[in-house]
Amino acid sequence: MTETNPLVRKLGAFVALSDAELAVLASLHKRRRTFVAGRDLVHQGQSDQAAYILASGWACSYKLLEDGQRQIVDFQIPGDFLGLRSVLLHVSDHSIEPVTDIEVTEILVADLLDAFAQTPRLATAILWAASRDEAMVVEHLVDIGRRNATERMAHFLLELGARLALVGMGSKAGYACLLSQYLLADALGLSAVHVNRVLRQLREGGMVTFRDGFVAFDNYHQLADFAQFDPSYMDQRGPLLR
Amino acid sequence: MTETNPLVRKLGAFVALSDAELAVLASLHKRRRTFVAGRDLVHQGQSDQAAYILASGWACSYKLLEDGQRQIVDFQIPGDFLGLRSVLLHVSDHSIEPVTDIEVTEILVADLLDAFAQTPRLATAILWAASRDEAMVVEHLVDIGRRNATERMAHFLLELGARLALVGMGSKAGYACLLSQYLLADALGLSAVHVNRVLRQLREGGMVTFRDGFVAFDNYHQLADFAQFDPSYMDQRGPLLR
DNA sequence: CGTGAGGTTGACGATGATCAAAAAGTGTGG
DNA sequence: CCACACTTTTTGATCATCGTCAACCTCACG
Repeated sequence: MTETNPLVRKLGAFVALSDAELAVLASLHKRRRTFVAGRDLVHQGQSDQAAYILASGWACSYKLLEDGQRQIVDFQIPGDFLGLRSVLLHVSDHSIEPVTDIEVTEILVADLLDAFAQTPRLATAILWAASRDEAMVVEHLVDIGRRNATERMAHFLLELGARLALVGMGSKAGYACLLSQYLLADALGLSAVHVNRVLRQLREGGMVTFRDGFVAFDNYHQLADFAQFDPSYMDQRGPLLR
Repeated sequence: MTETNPLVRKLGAFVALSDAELAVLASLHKRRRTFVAGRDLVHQGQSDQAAYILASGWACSYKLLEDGQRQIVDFQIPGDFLGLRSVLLHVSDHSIEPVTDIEVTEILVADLLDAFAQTPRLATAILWAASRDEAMVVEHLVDIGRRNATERMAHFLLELGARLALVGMGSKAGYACLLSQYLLADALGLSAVHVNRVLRQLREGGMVTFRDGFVAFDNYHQLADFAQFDPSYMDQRGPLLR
């Protein structure tokens, strides 16, 4: 029942789960494991692996094209699932790489599905969490499809800040961020060179400064306005539990 | 237990659901409703509406930016959910527009959640379906982020064809497709003018002809090769049911 | 026959990629 | 502490892709 369990904290903060349900949730966590930065946890095409909950550190999920380009789909921060979709679909459609050294707890799918049978509200909570993740990917899609490079970067930095703020790792002042410009480029569908130029623009525009592993919002309101940032899609009301 | 119910058909084809579970699933379908092309079913920001299963016709889900641009996130074809994420998250992060006149059956969330309690395997099946949808969005994201306009169009036409083939509405020869070039543009993050040019290229390259409401694959293998199309992400094995 | 929606094509320009090179940090071993 | 290799950031120059503007065509429909 430890509050230090990031999944329990995440779901528990937004879903009224009973003690019994929390106990089931906590019991899902098996082995604690660590992975070093840069070494994939999950490979595209791999099957039958476990899912994880990220306890500390950052990871990213991405897809590689045959010609070697890659697209980062999403970054995961503490409390997020890693590879849930992979296990549900039997085979992973993407790879997952730790951006920093990470700690995770393993979750066995069999246990998860058993837990659904015991506590259906938990199934709803997980479905809700998956929907939130999907909403994030959708917003990322809009970002890449319809915003220019500068707006895209601005929007991305704001979104990441909002997500980090939810787990106490950021504020409207800024946040620690160890992503390289190459990672940003792969996430935003840009070249690393252009990422650098765009960051300079935003810095010189007095909106946000990304430097030395820290994102500092110099003018949060102006930035949010510029990026047309509307955080309602990450709305934090819990699922429709009855 | 009519097989004409598209959701039952879709889930039933990949999940071993018992008669009792199928009955619960069928009982979810409430009113049958129709909507005319072009008039939104769901508006971005709207809350507390129902979810639907698409019975006939095509729809699309999209997001509007403040400056009037729009990004189509996905097209829905018969058997697909409409607005499931919207109800789980309380408030819709996107709009849904019928591309053609459509028929849907309404599903009340309360019923859906009750059904989870009765038949947890159903919850797993729905979670699996949601994961498949998410995998589709992810592939779309990669499409827009890392493929050029021509590859993007090629990939999109192939993916749509594969999805339609699953519900008996297409083959490797081609499929009926009533999407306008404007819709394609909004889906692929291109301008309508460029969509036209790209379609010409693909036609003159002898790979695919989109004309008069029909997509004809002139050389399926060459097209799939050109687009680096790997359909494994829409893999059709069912969820991990126990 | 007129109107409007969708499709087609050309000319031009802007956004962002690519190529190239240098500067600044980071970690390693001597 | 320094030399080094290596990664990451920074900047400039050039080029290609794709958007914008504009015009015209076709077709369906009233």
